[in-house]
Amino acid sequence: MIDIKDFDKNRVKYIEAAKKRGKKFSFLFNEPAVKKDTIASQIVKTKQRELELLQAKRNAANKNISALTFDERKKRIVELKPLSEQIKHLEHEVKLYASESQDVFAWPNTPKDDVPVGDDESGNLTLREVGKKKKIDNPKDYLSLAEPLNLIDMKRASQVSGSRFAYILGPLAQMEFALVQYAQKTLLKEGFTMVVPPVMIKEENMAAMGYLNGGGENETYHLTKDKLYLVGTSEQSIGPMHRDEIFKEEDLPKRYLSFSTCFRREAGSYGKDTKGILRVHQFDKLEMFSFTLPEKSDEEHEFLLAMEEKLWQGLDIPYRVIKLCTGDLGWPSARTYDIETWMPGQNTYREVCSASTTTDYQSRDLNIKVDRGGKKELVHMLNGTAFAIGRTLIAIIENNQQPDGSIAIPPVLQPYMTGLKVIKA
RNA sequence: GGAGGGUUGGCAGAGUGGUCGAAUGCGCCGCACUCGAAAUGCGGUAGGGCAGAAAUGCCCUCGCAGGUUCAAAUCCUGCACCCUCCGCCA
Repeated sequence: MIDIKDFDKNRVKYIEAAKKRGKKFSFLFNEPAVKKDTIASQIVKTKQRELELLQAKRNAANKNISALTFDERKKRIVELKPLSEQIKHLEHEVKLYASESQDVFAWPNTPKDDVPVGDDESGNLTLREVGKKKKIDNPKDYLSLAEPLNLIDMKRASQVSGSRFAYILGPLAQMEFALVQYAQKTLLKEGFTMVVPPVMIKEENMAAMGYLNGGGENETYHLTKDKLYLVGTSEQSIGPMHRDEIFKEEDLPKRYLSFSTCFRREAGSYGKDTKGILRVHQFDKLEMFSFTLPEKSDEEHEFLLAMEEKLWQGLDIPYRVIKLCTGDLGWPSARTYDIETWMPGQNTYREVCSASTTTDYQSRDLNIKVDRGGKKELVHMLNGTAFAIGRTLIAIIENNQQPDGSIAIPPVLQPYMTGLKVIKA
């Protein structure tokens, strides 16, 4: 969440920042809501002060009560009764008004100043295009290539699980674990710790990560019987891992490379990308996650992006780097870079990676701090995709397709493919 | 699924109605001793809010929420979480 104290002082700043996120968030800053909150917070302040004075009075009168004689004590108790009732009354009032003003604090993170302003993805900025597109005559899309080779089976998956599920088979399934090996080889020397996290997390943690706001709840699988959420990305499991902890300064940056299955309802995307494995309810993903000093988070953000680019360059697949505009940012994100790879079979770029800084938005809720010579400060938290396996496989298939319909395996993956260099019928 | 135990400061752990925001130990910080370190001794050391330039002062917080009381870590009610044993289980 945002800093409520700071919000209270700089309402205008926050409202302007929220407005930058575009029309779809206008419910945040509509006048009545803001006005109601402002008034409530002022009342709370006044009453709180009043309450504290009364409490001080009561505490003082109670301080030496046990030293009094029986009669004195009796007298004192009678005197204190009305004061005590007054206090109780005020406490209730403060709570009432406080709950009113809290309503507004499901507020998104404030975008960084360098993030371009825009209503939706049309405002996104292409920073650079990297890599050379291979010349492919009559390129096919990945599904037309994969199904004849029996690498992806959508039909049986839909019989078993319904739409938006897939069986990934044979060499393509092997390639998933080749990617895991390749990512480890590239990233572990950069100080990442490999982790396989829980994929079911408690409600409080899903909330703290900021994914239940702004329609996020609708996108998650919620196991209400057990009060657990299935993660949509392992970021949601890695952040809370250090909940209520205080890092030593020298322990930062703390970097994790996490492998997990991810679950998404895709509730808002009916009819979109319905074929194949591009958009499915379940996929595996390798995710990078960093805890950093506040002043180092921008640097770390560039680092995560650099790691993503390194991985794609190693696969020799052309991509472009996108800086998302304010309207396209996720709820907890202050800045996001996407990587989109070239998909020759679809004659377009598709998103395969995303790297975000959430600054102190998540760490505030999770209470994750760093000890700076006695002073404790909230850490910054960042996340970035290493490989979203499904989409990575798509990119590899389409970019490495051969005229005969076979698929060349990228050299960096070959060591992990039981001797295979090409996938063919 | 059945039975039981627990939740107190960075950690361990005392505390069953008032002088308890909380003994003691460990850890950490400072000082002394030392060439230096260890050991030892002395002192300090929870978080948040409000006021203040600061010193400091006041308020809140002993899992959470309600209740009893002049007064709650302590009594009552509900909830959450953690753990142990039995059963089942990759």
